[in-house]
Parts: sequence; structure tokens; C-alpha cells
Amino acid sequence: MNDKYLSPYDPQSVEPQIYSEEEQSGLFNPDECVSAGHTESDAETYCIIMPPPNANGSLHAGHALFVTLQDIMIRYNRMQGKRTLWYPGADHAGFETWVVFEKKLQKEGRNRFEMDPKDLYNEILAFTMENKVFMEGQIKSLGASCDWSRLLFTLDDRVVKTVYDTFGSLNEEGLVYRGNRTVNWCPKHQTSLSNLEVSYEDRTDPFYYFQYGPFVIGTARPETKFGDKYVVMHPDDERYAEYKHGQQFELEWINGPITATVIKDEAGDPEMGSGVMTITPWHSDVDFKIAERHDLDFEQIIDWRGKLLPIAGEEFDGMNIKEARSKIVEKLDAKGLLVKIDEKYDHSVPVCYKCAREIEPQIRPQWFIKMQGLAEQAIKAVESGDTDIMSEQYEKTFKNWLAETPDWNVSRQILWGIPIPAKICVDCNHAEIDIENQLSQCSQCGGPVEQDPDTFDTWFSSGQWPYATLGYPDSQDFKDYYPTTVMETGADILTFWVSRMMMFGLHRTGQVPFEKVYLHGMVRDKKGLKMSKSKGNVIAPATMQDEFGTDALRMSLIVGNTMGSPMNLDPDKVRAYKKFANKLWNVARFVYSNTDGFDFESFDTTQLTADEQQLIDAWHETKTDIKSDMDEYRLYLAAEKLYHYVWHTFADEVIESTKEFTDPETRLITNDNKKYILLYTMGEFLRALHPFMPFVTSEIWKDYPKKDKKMLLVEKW
RNA sequence: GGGUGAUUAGCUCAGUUGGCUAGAGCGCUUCAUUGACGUUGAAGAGGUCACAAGUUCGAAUCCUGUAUUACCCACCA
Repeated sequence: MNDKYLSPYDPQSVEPQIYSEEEQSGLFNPDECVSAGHTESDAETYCIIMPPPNANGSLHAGHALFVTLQDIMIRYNRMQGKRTLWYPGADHAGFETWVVFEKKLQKEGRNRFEMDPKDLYNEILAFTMENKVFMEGQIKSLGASCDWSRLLFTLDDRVVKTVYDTFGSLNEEGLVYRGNRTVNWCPKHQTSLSNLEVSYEDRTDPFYYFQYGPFVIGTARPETKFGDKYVVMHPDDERYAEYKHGQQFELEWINGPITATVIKDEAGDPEMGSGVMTITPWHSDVDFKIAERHDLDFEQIIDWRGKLLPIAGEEFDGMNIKEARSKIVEKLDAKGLLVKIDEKYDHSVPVCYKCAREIEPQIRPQWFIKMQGLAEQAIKAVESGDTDIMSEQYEKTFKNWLAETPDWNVSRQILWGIPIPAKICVDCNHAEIDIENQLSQCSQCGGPVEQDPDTFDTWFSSGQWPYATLGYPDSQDFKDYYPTTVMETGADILTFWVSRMMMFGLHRTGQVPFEKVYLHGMVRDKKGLKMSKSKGNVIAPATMQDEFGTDALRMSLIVGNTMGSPMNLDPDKVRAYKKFANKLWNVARFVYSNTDGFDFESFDTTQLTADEQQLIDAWHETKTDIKSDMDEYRLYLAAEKLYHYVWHTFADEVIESTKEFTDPETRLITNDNKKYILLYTMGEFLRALHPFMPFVTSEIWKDYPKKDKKMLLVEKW
């Protein structure tokens, strides 16, 4: 027996060695598996496209969970003899990286507005590349058996080309338009956000009532009221029956007398306040829609930095809106127009999900994708079963969201991303899509054109990831592996990402991008709370790996974690599986020390007694059971059953039953039947356990006395 | 406001299409063990499976209602 078994299992010394042996074997690449003869060239394929992690920081527990889940699926299916491809990637993560990078600049006392855009871009690129390498190292440390030779970055030329082609083909089908629309503008980040990137905060603020001509209007935002020259009420509100649609009247307002117009619109809610409101079409989506219906004027009151524009009058021009609010109230009060203030008005305020600053709705020309037809196709594909969302509780969310999703604003005003292939005319502002980058003058007025400074929403490019990675339309990978087998990702990005991949996949390739969707829940702390730096409850996977070993971390993330439900990570649980790794080590120590020199492959199994045969049959029953759990993605059950078998059946019963056959002198087992059972069964469960705990099983496998032994990675399960 | 889950041991959670005495990890009690094992093993305490009613030979599991709770979406002049 190898002396290494005399001391307890030490993950730190074993893991890097095992991973580098596996990686250097080249067998993470399915082509290598075929040419080395481990996989039949016509074998069924199995493919997972890795959700490309954001290359802007270190891995958190959620990454550890997805790497573990996918690696188990991949290793299991590879060991089933399938041609198995796990395609790794890295995401430039537009806005997310932008936010991280901006914080870094801030810390260094620098300001991006003072930097040359090219320098800025290059700095972010360098920053991202550095993080990308670091992140890949962490993924490797988790044991990911993905094919690094195919690694793709979301800003690689091949990806950009695919993204442009898709934008072009959407445009050809009339699904792209440029529109002046209300966007969710973050004054801090200087970009528009999608609806999904806006969160809401409950607040209690003062609510002001002002005299507006003959009416009383209520508002929580006096600072927008400068431009309000329309007063809206419900057509059926009898209190105001005397006022006709379009009727004009004079009134005294913030900066003197103005002329207001009465608008009758169903959006006016008679139950709300006085039933009368004034509107600010530029700075509210609801108001925008009313204004559109009645063809009203749009006036910008607040600039992109959150300051009042000249329309607010000399006194307020350039003033920050927060400061302006109280001053306006004071002024109106002085004029006798303040009716009352309700100090306790509860409402929810839209804020930027990154900086929590209030969203300022603004109007800005943006590129939009028409969603309705694309969404219908995606819904149909799920209903027909072409794509199976395995966690059924999310199927409804998926369909409901798609059925109601508005057109998608794909423009972002950030530098870090894929530039939108469009030109803007310097003279007439006309915007034109230019996929091939050939346009030199405006097709409308002949004036000079400039590149559209906006970039794509990162989900527009990552939504094309499955066919972009595989090299649509004519690469061999695309032919071999598309549609992919499983998309495994977090339930929280079902709408952000999975829905977009479905729509784009169907649009471009005519096929769904994946056959199954496995969604995992969020990893939380042991009390079920979301991990966050402010709560101080963040558990870094690297810490768990250092303390308990990667196999232990992997097991603890899997056992008891049902598909789609949140997962609570408790260090005590990881510790428990560290003990399990050591238990395996000691099982190996016992088996190897008792079977030195025993040739189990030449053993005549007919010598086994009925009771002994029973022990082997019991394993095979367990194995069959586990296999069906694996095939149906009940990984949590398979893991638990393996754990239970090794500890409570093999160690507690099989091993114990051999002890009466030991030589009193050497204290070794003398009975060949027992030796056979021990060796044979251990070989079986090492293989079965390998997808879950690749490191300790591989290390034990090195000493397994089998002829024509392969790496455990490519042994048959 | 709409939607989707959750509620099982002291704690954190499993429990597959309804089916033996409801399980795991950690914690707790007692005994044994230094001859595979950072110990481990044996035994044990601890559960009205949120509550109520129902379907069934049989319910933690299915139906209805109630309570509590979490998350997602929409949105409020």
C-alpha cells in the first residue's frame, strides 16, 4: 500500500496536482477523447455552454454552485461515453464592470469624464483581462472540466461579428427601430437602464398640494412642475364636467402667469387626490404616453446630471433638483399657492439597482427591438416541449414575462461594450444602421456621419451566446452540438438571459438553443439571508476550499439543494463533507492494505456465497437507483445516496463483515472472497462518486489495481 | 396591486409519480472503542410534518380555505 494513506487526506496538496494532470491530458476536449479512443466518434453528444462569468471580480458562492452543478453533469455524461463538451467563456459584463471600474477610479481620485475615451477603454480592457485570468484560475480550482482550448470572451471578434449579424437580420425583418422614448436614466452612471435594472425603494416623503388655477393638484416632485402646462382629468369625472377638453385658461404659476390646457384622458384617476393632475411628458413614462395620445409638447426640464435647465427660469437654472424642491415649495407658498402638505406620503421610488440613486425618466433616442413576435416564438417552443424548463415553477414566470414584455431598449450610454453598428448624421441627426461600417455620409442630407457612441446592452450580446460560441452558421461545433443539451443557470436571470437566448436562438437558427433548462436558486447564508458585504455574511468559496477542500465544498453545495430553490450554505455542512472525504481516504487505506497483490480481475465470482453475492447486488441496486436520479437531474438525491452508501453500507456493514476473516498475527484479511468484494465495490463507487468529488476519487484511483486503467475522468460510470 | 414558492427535529434542510416504523448534517445524552478512519461505532432523547376541513384502503405528499413568510413582476400625479 502507498504510504500516503498513513496520514489523513490533505486536499491542499492533492487538488492542484490532480487538476493539472486532468487538464494536461487534454481530455476535457471531446475531440481528444475521441482520438484517444475513450469516446466513440459517433457517440451521442452532450453539451453545456457555461454562463460566462463576469470578468470583473472574484468568484462568489453562486459561481461555485454553478460550476459544481455543471461539472457534475459534464463529468457524469462524459463517463457515460457521450461526446461531452462544456464550453467556457467570460463576459465583459458591460454595465456591471463599468460600475466596478468606476468605483476603482473613484478610490484613486480620478474622474472618467476627464479621460480620453480611448485611454479609458484600454484601461478597462486591461482591468478586465487581469480579472479574467484570475477568475479562470478560480474556476479551475473548483475542478471545472471544461474545454479551455475553446475559451471565448464576449468581446472577441467572432462574437462581435455574430452580434452585428443578428442586429442586421433583426433590422432586415423590420424588428429594429430608433425611437424617442422615456428611458430610465441614472444621473450618476449617465446611462439608461432597462426596466429589469431598476429597483424600487419604499419611502415616506412629503406630498404637496398646490393651487393650479381653479384646480388643486398634488405632487411629490415639485421640481418637475415648471413645464406643466397641461392639466389632466378623467373624462367621466363629473366634478369637472364644466371643463372641456382643449379648453385653455390663465393661471399664476412658479415664475409668473402661464396658459394651461385641459386634457381629458382616462389615465386620470378620479379616486386619486383631487382627481386632477398636471403632467411632465419628458420626465415620466405615464405622462409621455398621455402626451403622445394627444400630441402635446415635450419639454426637458432636468438635464442629464439631474440639474434644472433654463426653462426653470434664472432663479433655478442649473440648480440641483434636490435643492430646488424646497425652494420651489417656498416660492409657491409665498405666492399663496401652497394648499397643504401631507408629510407622510408612502410611495415607492424607482432607483438605480447599483447606486440606489433616484431614476430620472428622460427622453432620448434609443435603439429598440420589437419583442412581440420573438416572444411568441419562445413561448411556443416551451409549450411544445422543444425546450423543457425542468423547474416547473419558473415556466409560468417565463411565459408571463415574455407575454407582456415591452420592446427592448438595447442602447446603453457606456463606453465599455460592443459599439452599436450605426452612424449618426452630424448635420441632421439622422441615425442609420451600418453593419458593414461602410457609411460615410448621411443618406438623408448627405452630411458627415459619426459612429453612434452608444453600446449594446450586455444581454443583447450574451443572449446570443449559445450559437455565438459554437460558431453559427457553418462550424463543425455548431453542427455537432447545437441545440445544446442543458442550460444551467441562476433562476434570477431567467428573464434577463434565458428568455433572450430563446428568442435569438429561434430567430437566427430556427432552433431552440437548448433542450433543457436547469435553474438553481440563490446561494444564501446559513440563516437563509442574502449574502452581502454590508451584512458581513459573505462566504467566499475560496475560504471554504482552503479550510475543508474543494470536494467538501462541492458536496455541501449539492446535497439537499433541490432544483430552483434557494440554497443555504453553512460552513458546518462543508465541514461534514470534509470528514466524508477523509472517510473515503480511510476506506481506501483499509481496502488497499488488505488487498495488496490480490488480482481481483482474475477472481472467479462463482466462489462467492449467496450472502456475499447479496452485498454486491445491493450495490448494483443502489447504483441503478442513483443512475436514474442522475439522468433526471436529481443530483441532490444521487449525492446523498452515494454518501449514505459509502458511509453506512460499505464502511459500516461491508467492511465490518470482513473483520472476522483477519489473521490474528498480521491483522489482515485472509479470505479472497472478501478481498474481491472490497476491491470490486470500491472501484464501482469511486467511479460513481467521481463527478461529485473529482479530486479525492482520482487520487485514490491512482492506486487502484486494474489493468488498462484510464484516468477516472474517462472511465465508464 | 399581480404572480410564484415556502412552512417537517433545538438549528439548516431533504423526503421522487400518495405506500413499511418520516430522514440527513450540526447540536444534545449514555456506553464502547487507541488494531482502517483528524476518531469511529452502538444506543437514545427530540416531530400533533403551520392550522382547519376534505378526497383515499392509506396523506408530509393531492384538493379547498386560513395564517405566517420569502422572492419575482408591475406601479402609484
